[in-house]
Amino acid sequence: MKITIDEIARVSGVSKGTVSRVINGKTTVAAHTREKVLDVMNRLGFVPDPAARELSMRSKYTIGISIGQGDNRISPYFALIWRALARETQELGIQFIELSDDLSSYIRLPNAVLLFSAQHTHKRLDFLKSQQIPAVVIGHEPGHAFVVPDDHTGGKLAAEHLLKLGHRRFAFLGTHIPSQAADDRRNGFCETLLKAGHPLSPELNLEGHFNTLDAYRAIRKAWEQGHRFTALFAASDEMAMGAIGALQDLGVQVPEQVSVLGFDGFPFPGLRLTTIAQDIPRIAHEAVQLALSGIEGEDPQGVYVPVQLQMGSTTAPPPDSPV
Amino acid sequence: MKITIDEIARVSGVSKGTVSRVINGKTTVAAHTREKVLDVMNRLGFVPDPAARELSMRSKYTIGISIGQGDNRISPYFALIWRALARETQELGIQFIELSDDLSSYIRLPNAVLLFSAQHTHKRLDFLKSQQIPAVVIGHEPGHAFVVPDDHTGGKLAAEHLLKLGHRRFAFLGTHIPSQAADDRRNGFCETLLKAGHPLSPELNLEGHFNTLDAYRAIRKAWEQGHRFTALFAASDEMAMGAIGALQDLGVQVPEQVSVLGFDGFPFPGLRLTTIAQDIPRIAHEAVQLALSGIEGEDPQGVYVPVQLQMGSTTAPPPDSPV
DNA sequence: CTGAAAGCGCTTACAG
DNA sequence: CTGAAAGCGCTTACAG
Repeated sequence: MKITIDEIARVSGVSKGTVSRVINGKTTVAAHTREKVLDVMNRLGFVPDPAARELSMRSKYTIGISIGQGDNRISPYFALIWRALARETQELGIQFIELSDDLSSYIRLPNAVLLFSAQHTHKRLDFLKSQQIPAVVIGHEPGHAFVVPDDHTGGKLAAEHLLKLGHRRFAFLGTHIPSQAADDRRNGFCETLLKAGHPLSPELNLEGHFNTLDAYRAIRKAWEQGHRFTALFAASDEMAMGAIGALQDLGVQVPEQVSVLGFDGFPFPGLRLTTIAQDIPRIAHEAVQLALSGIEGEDPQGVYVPVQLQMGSTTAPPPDSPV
Repeated sequence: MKITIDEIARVSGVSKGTVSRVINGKTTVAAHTREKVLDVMNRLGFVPDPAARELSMRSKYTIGISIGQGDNRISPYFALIWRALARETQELGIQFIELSDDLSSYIRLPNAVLLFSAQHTHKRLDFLKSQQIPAVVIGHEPGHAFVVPDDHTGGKLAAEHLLKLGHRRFAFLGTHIPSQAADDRRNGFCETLLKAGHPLSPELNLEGHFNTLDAYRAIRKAWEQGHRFTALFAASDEMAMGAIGALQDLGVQVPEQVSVLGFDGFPFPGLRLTTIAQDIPRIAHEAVQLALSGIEGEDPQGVYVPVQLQMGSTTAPPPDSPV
């Protein structure tokens, strides 16, 4: 019914230890042996059983993810990170568990815990420190182990892209509520604009609160009040979507009249948004590595994961541009 | 480092077979033995290793989930169902795999496959049938095995709730694009209103396309055109959120002037929406059961999972009500 | 009602 | 470079 490593070993005429070695890409396998085994695996459509791998690779470690009250667990970001973490831990044979209750209510905590950076994260971090359990924050959190997309560079890339297209009048969509992500993305953006001699004017530093609806409202309101710009950088794709909706309703063409650039690079159905893409699998990978380092007693480190410009169809030269 | 079943057995002074029996709630364990073991487990904070359970319970089956092009994989619904399915299959020791490519490109398919009901699902269903692989559709799909929330009853519950509060002028937010979910929810709603003698007027059968932004626009436009209602039923929570935003912007109080009722019952941060809640874990459970039945050669069945009214703070009697 | 033992499908020292 | 064997943590007939 199900193809196992024994079957592959039998058909290939080698031991299952050898098959395991090629599965895991160990270098100590003769090239022709490797090829033969790989060939059989392909032919039979073999997929190693993750549960068995997990059990035998069992690193003895358990990593938990703590979910706070305020965590927006139905946001795309949360969902995508979650799946990436589940995949990553599975590959390493690490047990991944969800801690949805108050941390102090657990009799036994995992060997390390991950948490999303949010308003009330510090209490949990303090508690974990008191229990000597290494913590890794997903988001910028100096003084602790953390992993975060390189937001500042993302803002810079956004500015560079728009400047290069010829834009001179910009708007930004973020939030004034304390938010490292919004702040860093805005700073990277504004600093680059400033250096280029085209600073963001304060009344176009808008608030979309990381949701589509508030973004729609902010853009619509600003435009109706007479503020004009030819390029908008939104600190999330969802805000970019809201902005595009508002511009549509205002009769403004995207990207012909106004360019819109997002941040995240999530697979939104329909529209191909130009955006600064995060590398979610990499973030998950780094988070797990940091957890492992923490378990092994190493000092907490911060990791910035690179972002990159992902071209879509929502940016173009400004309307008055000779380009 | 890690508590295992052996440790529990040792401390409790029984064999690990017995510990396993209490873990799995087998009835063939003496009451005092059970208590003793349970006590030790609690005291030591024991959690059975899922990978080990999976491996030894191994039902020999693999269930795949096929992800279509059009599937909005970052929608909350998708993400929540996904996690529920992963949990469900894990508990049953079933391997759960993701089929993100075209089904025909796999050398070896799982023993059953789940898919979301969508526009272009039929090709995949036909292919699976040709391969004799049982399929289970998440959504209404007569003629195949399917599991779907009881949308029609949900619409009815919504109408009953609003009628009971005293409302007489209603609006509905769905989509005119073919959508079983929207249609059934609307039908249940409208039929109930009609029977009560307060039919939905056609110009208040609005389109929000299951997203916040279009819902906002639809409500705002309808209201600005002079259409009035005191109660709105949105076929998804996301549309309800958009509607509430629009009403806010129009200076209309929710729920004092207009009640808003959603559908889904997802944990949105912030607002406590009155809504018709789906039972996601149950949907996942039924989907897996149907897959198992299919594998065992039983005839495809359709399952309707009950929904229920979940009270929040967005519905109230209408403004002119003496209630 | 309970224990001893085999087995789930893989990985990894250990020898050679 | 490769094989034989032990082991990961659990479940479940099989005896008793």
